[in-house]
Amino acid sequence: MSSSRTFETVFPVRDYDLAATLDSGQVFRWRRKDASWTGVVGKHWVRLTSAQNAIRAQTHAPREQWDWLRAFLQTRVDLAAILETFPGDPPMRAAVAACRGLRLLRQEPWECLASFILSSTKQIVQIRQIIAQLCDRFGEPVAVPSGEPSAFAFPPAEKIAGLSESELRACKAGFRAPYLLATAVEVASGRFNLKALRTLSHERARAELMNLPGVGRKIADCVLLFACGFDSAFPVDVWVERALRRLYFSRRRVNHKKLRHFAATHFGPHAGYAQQYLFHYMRAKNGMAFHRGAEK
DNA sequence: TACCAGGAGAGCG
DNA sequence: CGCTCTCATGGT
Repeated sequence: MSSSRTFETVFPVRDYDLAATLDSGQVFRWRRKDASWTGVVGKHWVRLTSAQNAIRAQTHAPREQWDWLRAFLQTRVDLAAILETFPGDPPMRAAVAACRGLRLLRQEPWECLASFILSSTKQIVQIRQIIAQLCDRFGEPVAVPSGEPSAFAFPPAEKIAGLSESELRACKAGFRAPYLLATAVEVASGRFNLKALRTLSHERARAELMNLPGVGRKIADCVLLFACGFDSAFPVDVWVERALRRLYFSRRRVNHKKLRHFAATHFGPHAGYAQQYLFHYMRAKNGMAFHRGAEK
């Protein structure tokens, strides 16, 4: 049962754009309510509010320690130091200037993997809808303060492994349903060890992930970057490919492979952060272009 | 209405 | 390899 009581803490932060970070296509379950964002981390309902050089966090159950949330938000990451490592070329500078404070979160690996299997050839709005249905139908309910809409944990691999393909298709997963199901079986059975990925090299971990059904290079790099802490991972999707071609290779023919090589060598040790800035920059610019009716 | 979306896998030469 | 096609579904 729920009461209106909440428990809160404050994380001191600098250069942290909470809204941009939670709405940048790396997580899909956060919703804005007034000036706050509500979501579920693990088994806990969370409300986050941006303040002056701080993030205020509220949960429903009393918490003695907040390491789990600090880890998710990555509040102790020195963003300024990371931005220093970016190349100083004009496109990169423009991308950073467009959204200083954009961060990378540290997600739970299974939720990240499952989410991005469901992401392929979908718009972010639709990815949110599919994942919301999946959690509403098959996730365990989590305690929420009274007056708040009910919330559900992300269904674990063991749960999804026991579902039928049609149950997943009912969530509008489409042709991704059999991929998610088969991958859930691999993870739930223990044949695939998600937790061990971070002990491997980037290349080895990526190769392992790409053995899973429905997981190619792009989704593998998303999991490595968003969940496993490989800052060098550089997911190349249609937006990032478009960004690289327009910003760095305008009017030059480059194939996909050459583009990936450029991505792997040009952006430094925190290339994944650079990628997220380019992705956000491109999406924002395209949005404005759409309203002007220009751009292709 | 037509096109496209944070792709992957299979088939082909 | 590298290219093309298909897959399911809804937003714009």
